[in-house]
Parts: sequence; structure tokens; C-alpha cells
Amino acid sequence: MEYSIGEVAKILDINPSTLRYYDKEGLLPLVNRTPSGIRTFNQDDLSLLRLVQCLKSSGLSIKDIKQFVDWTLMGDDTIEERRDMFRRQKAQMEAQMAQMERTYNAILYKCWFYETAYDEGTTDFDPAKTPDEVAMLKRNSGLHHEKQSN
Amino acid sequence: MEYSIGEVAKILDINPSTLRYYDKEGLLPLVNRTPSGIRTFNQDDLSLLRLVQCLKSSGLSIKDIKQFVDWTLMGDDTIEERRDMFRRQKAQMEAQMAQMERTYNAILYKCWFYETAYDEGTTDFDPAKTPDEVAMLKRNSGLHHEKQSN
DNA sequence: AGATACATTAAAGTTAACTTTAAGTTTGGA
DNA sequence: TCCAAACTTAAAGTTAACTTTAATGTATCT
Repeated sequence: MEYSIGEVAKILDINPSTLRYYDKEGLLPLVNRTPSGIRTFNQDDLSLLRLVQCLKSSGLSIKDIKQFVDWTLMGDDTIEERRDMFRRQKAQMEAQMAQMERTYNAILYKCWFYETAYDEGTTDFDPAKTPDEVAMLKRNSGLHHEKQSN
Repeated sequence: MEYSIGEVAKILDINPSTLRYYDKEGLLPLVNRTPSGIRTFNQDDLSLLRLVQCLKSSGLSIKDIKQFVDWTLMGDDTIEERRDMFRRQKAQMEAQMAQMERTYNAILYKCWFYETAYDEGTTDFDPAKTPDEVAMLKRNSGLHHEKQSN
């Protein structure tokens, strides 16, 4: 089964221009063309595009992804480089997820803070009189902004 | 205790120019100045800056953060808006974290794939002969790129 | 007083990842 | 055959969030 650029765009919910941009950047080195020059995408191209989306959402840049694609084209001699890239990216994502959890806790605290402020009709309530769990979260969040500046 | 822009920059590991940019964008409406015009940051300013960093890392734009700061300056009449903002941001982060977990699983699979390929000396090994858990992960990751294109 | 480090502003420059535009070509249906 | 939709390229434009530059002022040390 083959697909036009517009069909691929719909399937993967990408702008056709973005697909052309990826192609120009060397991310899609194996896309075929009709004799008149129109791109025809096959299942492999779709798989690669899904991988590109995944790598992008893991935080890799277009440049990094091109490097990976180039390594893949070179074959088995570059397995180590690719392995190391994924090891690094795994570590990077773990750091990112840890950071995200800390940020999420701070947002949770802010949610609690404004739910309470909403109920009280003011941000100037006494944060000492609060459920223990949230109070602990507050102590750990490093966000005591309201106390001083409101 | 008060701090110069350079001291704040070091404490929070931000470029002084970034601090001036935040100020210009209205994110730091309460920073004092010496008679000669030099900014002096106090503890409240530092707290607000930490909050700005947190909101930024949660995915809010400078514009969104300015809106929040403006609401805060307006006082208790805007508690509902701020509460809703944090509710939305909480939901947004949850979606982001769910997406990140899916991506992380795909990266884990890639790690396994290239560790195995490294051991085998080729990417063209039989993925059927693999530990069950990873095989399941593979089936769920939607990344069967190697099979076809290597 | 002079040097040096740090501060100020406004404005221009940077970067990544698209997105849009312009001008044209190809394809499929009435 | 003709029209509209969808394709092509190259190049310019967009956006966010800084970052750098230039020209100048201020504070501190010797």
C-alpha cells in the first residue's frame, strides 16, 4: 500500500509542509517518487515517521534524528553509536520525568492553595490550619510566594 | 536581604539579561530600584522568580505567566481565574506525563533492541527469540521499524 | 582620579521547527 | 479538454524565548 503526502499528513496528523521539511532535512531518505516527481510513501516510511515523532517527543532535535537516520543507513557498523544515543536519551528522559514530578507537585499545591482561597474568598487565609498532607507538600514545594507578596 | 541582578542571576542560575527580559515583560512588577535606577531584588522577588521558573517548566508561556502575575496584582477578585488556570495546567501536565510514559516505553524498547543488536553484531536478529516482557513491550510500542527497513 | 566591574536601555540578532507564499506542474473527474 | 484539487520547489516569514550588542551610567577599589 502506498500513500500520497496528503494521505500521510492525515494519517499522522502532520502538515504536508512538515513532511517536505523532514524530507529536505534528510529524515526520510528512502521515500520514492513517481516518474513525475511526486512522493509516494510506503509502510516503512510511515514506520520511520512514527519513530521520528517518538524521538521528537522524547526531546531529540531534528539534527539528532538526522544523525540517527544517517547511522541507520550506514548499517551494522554504527550499532554502538545508536545504542549509546538511546542510552543517553533514556537517562535524559528519566531526568526530565523526575523534574516533571517535582513541578507537578508544586502545581498540585497551587491547585490546593487556590481551591482553598476560593472557598475562603481570599488568598490571605492561614496556611497552618490545613490538612497535614498538603501542609507537608507545601513545606517541600519551595513555593511560599503567597505569604509574602499578597 | 537584598540582591543585585547579578547576584540573583547566580543564585537562580539565570542570565541577567533574562531577568531584565522578564522584568520588561511584566513578570516582575514589584522589583525596587535604587535612586540611580539599579534593580534591587528582595526575598519576595526571588520567590516569584522561583514560581516563574516552576510555571515555565510546567509548560506555561511567558504570556500566560504574565496573565497570572497580573491577576495576582488585582487581588482576591481574580482567585477564580487563577484557580482555573492551575486546574487546566494540572490536567495539561497529566496528559504530558502520560504521553511521556508512552514515549519512554518506546525508548526503553529501542535500548533493548540496540543492546541486543550490539551483542549479536547485527540489527537483523530474530526478535521472536526474546524475553517475554520485552516482546510484549515491543508489541505495544508501535515501533516495528527495524523489521522492515533494516 | 583612574581603572574595573557591574549596572542601565533600546534595538538588533539567534535558534529551532516549522509555516506560508509564490509560481508553477500533475492528476483525476465531468 | 478543461477545471479543481493536490502535488512540486525555493525562498521568505513566523514564533517564542531568549541573547547579544552598543552606547552609556554607576559603584568600588587603590
